[in-house]
Amino acid sequence: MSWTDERVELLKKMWSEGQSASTIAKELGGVTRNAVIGKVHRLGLSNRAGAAPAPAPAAEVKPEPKAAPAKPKPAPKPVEAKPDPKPEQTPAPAAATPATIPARKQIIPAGQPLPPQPSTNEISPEALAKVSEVEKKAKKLTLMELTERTCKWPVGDPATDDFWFCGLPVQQGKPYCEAHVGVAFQPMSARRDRRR
DNA sequence: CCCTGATTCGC
DNA sequence: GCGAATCAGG
Repeated sequence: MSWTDERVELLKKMWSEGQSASTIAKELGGVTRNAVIGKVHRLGLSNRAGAAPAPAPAAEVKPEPKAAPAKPKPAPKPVEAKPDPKPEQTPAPAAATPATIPARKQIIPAGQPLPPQPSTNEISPEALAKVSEVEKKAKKLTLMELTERTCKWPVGDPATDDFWFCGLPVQQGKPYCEAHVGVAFQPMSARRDRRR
């Protein structure tokens, strides 16, 4: 496989979305994570600046009082000196929407027996809290992206496209990550102290 | 052990 | 330019 424009685009997109090199490699197919990383570097976007971080106005500290050259892509076309009668170029407040990742829309073949969603009772509040917290960091993998070591905890409605698998690293041997193991297997009374 | 990205260097 | 091997860290 070679780095066609399309593949590079997908790479850029996913990388800026924060996807890991291995995930991107799997998505692309035909390449290893090393290849992805290597490409990322060659493209000069090793820094996850895809949808760059509008640096906090205040907290910014530039130790270099000197001019700020060496910008990767500062060169906006010199453009003619036109008062611009056109209303086209709006300031665009949030040129890049960083936070919300659109989440890949994909149709998941539903209808398979899923691990029992535990009823919201009988489970320690801490564990539940941990779960909801963890879901924010979930990798949101599709069925096909699951591996032996990715948490297979399903989230959302399988009948909807708002469905994905946790995907975080599983806890050795288990099918789920730590947080989900917590709600999946309740020892039925004792809640031992968990310590990685 | 599993994973992550970073770097090197022969091809 | 490419990416496997390797490195360094979690």
